[in-house]
Amino acid sequence: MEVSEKKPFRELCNEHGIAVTHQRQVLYEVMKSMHGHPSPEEVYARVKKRIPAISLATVYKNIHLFVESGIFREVSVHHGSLRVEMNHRPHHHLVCSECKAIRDIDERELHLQPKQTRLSDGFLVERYSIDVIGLCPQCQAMQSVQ
Amino acid sequence: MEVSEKKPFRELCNEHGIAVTHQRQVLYEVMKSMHGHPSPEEVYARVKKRIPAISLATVYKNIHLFVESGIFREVSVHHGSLRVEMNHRPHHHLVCSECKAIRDIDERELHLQPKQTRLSDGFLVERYSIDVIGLCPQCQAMQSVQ
DNA sequence: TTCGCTGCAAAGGTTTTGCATCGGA
DNA sequence: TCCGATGCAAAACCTTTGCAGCGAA
Repeated sequence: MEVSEKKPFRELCNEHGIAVTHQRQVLYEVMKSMHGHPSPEEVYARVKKRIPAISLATVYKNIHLFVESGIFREVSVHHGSLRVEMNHRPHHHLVCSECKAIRDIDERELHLQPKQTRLSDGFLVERYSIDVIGLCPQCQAMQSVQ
Repeated sequence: MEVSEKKPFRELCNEHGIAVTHQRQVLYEVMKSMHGHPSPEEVYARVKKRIPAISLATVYKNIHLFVESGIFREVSVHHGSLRVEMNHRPHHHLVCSECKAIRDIDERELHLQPKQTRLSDGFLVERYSIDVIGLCPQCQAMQSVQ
């Protein structure tokens, strides 16, 4: 499940049909060296130390490119605007990786029922929120057509 | 696990120490009648039909109030800005409901390993993304102090 | 040489805030 | 009456876009 193995950046770019630019290379290296869940601004601040003239727009464009290529991943598929949950029953979400549509799935239908309430590091569990990410039937049909 | 039972709105407000205003009441009723995962703009459009003079700011303020009170819930705890995942190993997230801190937890440590790849409605599973929502040790300590 | 990439600045979308006024308790 | 709630407008973010010039292939 490793997303990017130790592969030269040039090779990664060839695979995805993108040009190897200096900005892109440094951005990639800086990102690989970071930990946690940085925001584009945080990545930008780090890259600026090595390329002071780089623009935030370039950072955004390339982060998107990396995410689309599967080189990096977003922490959440729901990072857009605020959405309110109208289904008050215990359920989780089926999120289509293509069209981003969200469908609810009943908790029992997932055949997953976690029991722990306290993890080893002391974290006190209130609830689990599960996103099942994949392809909805419509997008599967689209893919087989193309 | 029902978040809001059939309880008069006035009672709900008393419990949470908030005033019962006309706007708030209509907003609540309109939201309860909606399905899916509406955005504040969508809620605003609906409420405007009954209170044409209502402002979007009021809708935002009250949605937040409802979410903080537990009357409604957000679809995702990560609705803010884009975050990039730096941990390339299979893992999930511990998200503190107080301070919003995100910590990674190894997939195996969760003792959950779903096996299905296709659900009954045809949805093709690519991966599971699990947020374990609860209180981190620091916030638990904070709560017991206050 | 060509087409994609970059930097800049401006625009766009979403959400928050300050403030005067209004209204529920 | 009083303090919280509202509406408005402006500001504050975060992100995207248009475009002229630059640079990788």
